[in-house]
Amino acid sequence: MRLSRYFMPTLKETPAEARIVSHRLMMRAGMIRQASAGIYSWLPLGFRVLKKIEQIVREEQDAAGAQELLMPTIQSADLWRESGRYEEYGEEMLRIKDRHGRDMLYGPTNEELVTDIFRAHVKSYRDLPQLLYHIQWKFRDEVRPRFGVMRGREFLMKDSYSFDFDFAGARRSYNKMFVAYLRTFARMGLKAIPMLAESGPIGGDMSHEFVILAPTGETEVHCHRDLLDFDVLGSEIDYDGDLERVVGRWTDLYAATDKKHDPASCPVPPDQLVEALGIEVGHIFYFGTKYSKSMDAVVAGPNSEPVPVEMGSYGIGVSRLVGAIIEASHDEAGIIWPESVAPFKVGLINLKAGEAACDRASDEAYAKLNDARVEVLYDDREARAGAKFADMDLIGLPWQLIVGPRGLAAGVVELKERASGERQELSIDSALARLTG
RNA sequence: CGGGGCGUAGCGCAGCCUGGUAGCGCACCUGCUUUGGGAGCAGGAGGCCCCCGGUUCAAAUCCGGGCGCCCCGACCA
Repeated sequence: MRLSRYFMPTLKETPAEARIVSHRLMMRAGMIRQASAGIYSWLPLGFRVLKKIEQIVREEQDAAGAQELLMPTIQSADLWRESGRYEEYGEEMLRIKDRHGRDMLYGPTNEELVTDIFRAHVKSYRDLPQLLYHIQWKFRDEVRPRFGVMRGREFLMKDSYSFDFDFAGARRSYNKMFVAYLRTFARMGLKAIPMLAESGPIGGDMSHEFVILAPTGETEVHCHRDLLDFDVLGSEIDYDGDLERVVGRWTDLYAATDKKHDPASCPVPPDQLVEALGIEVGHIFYFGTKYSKSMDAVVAGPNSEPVPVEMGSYGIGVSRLVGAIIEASHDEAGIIWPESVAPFKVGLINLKAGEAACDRASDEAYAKLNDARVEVLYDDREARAGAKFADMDLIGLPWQLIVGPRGLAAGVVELKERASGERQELSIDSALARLTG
């Protein structure tokens, strides 16, 4: 993509309303534009990141055996009356009427809808387990939206729903999501710590919040330091095998948010305790037969007896992750994208657009990167070097390939790694080899 | 939902108290000079001053009512 033609309205000054760093940087980088309180348009650069994150979530869900479907944003109130939540949910639910005066709502979540789908089609225990998910926009009419996309009213969320015949099956489903979540966040370059969360009316240990560590996070996190070193990407996961060991490795070590942490009874010796700040980006939850009973989602067991299915739901805040990743990865100059979610891998800077040698070398590098299917944003604008460097640092692409008259005279270009700031002078060919290899 | 603040050019703001030609910086357009870390000079374009009503010869400014947005707290992916 040529920057001269790309819609990327960067700002030198910070809009007044943006208080936290991710919101400020997203506004300045031209990723989003606020439409109303807590509601945002995603401009091309921001949209690319959103899609990258969504795709990682999707791949890991699929790998865990979940199946993607898509449920609507607008739901009928009738289903919610069945579960009893239409009255229960309160002001956070955006309620609307259609032209016939029927009560509708913009879904804040999808348990009712997915349960309705399930009960209509699944009648036998032989068809279990099922693990369904979708990635869809939700709306919760927060009293006070803030922090940009981190706490919007409209937000993109991945939510999965598991259906099992018995508790043991529900636990297997839960474990699948547990591991899939670890992998999902790790692939985005995040340190995600699962924390035992309020388990609701059912009790037990099957509710975890996933908190990623970020210096500007809101939640205080206390955990054993070994949790930070665990690697979940290095080994293949057999989702049909026994996941208890993998899950146990993570849950055996102490991790608690501030609400649950009591320094007096903390089992971790001080020298092994990490105290950090974090942001909640995922939540997995087993809730048993809460909806299957109220909504009559029943399958026939081996003796034809009707059995309400055991369910769980599993959410990831996809749009929140865009902000959360920035909170976890930025510096004074701007965003530092992990390569897996970066809107482009390489920013190609032509330091002197309009000069024949620079244009020729830059155009050629651009063509070669495109041919190699490397995502590249080519700054071919006729702007000053400083402005180009500043914009490129701001939008945080992992690599900058800098082509200028000074280097070309010596037969070299510069390759700068955004994260470390390290620059190397290389021949064009070896720089390209590094980026395409 | 309690408390506070703010709506003036795309963005950041001044002007409002004390009514009288709507301003500054950045961004934008033209030209010249400049050219490896957000250039300089000159010229230019861009405003229902949030909306409605009131007071007044005259309202961005004073008064009343609405709407929007933000911040702090209680609550959430």
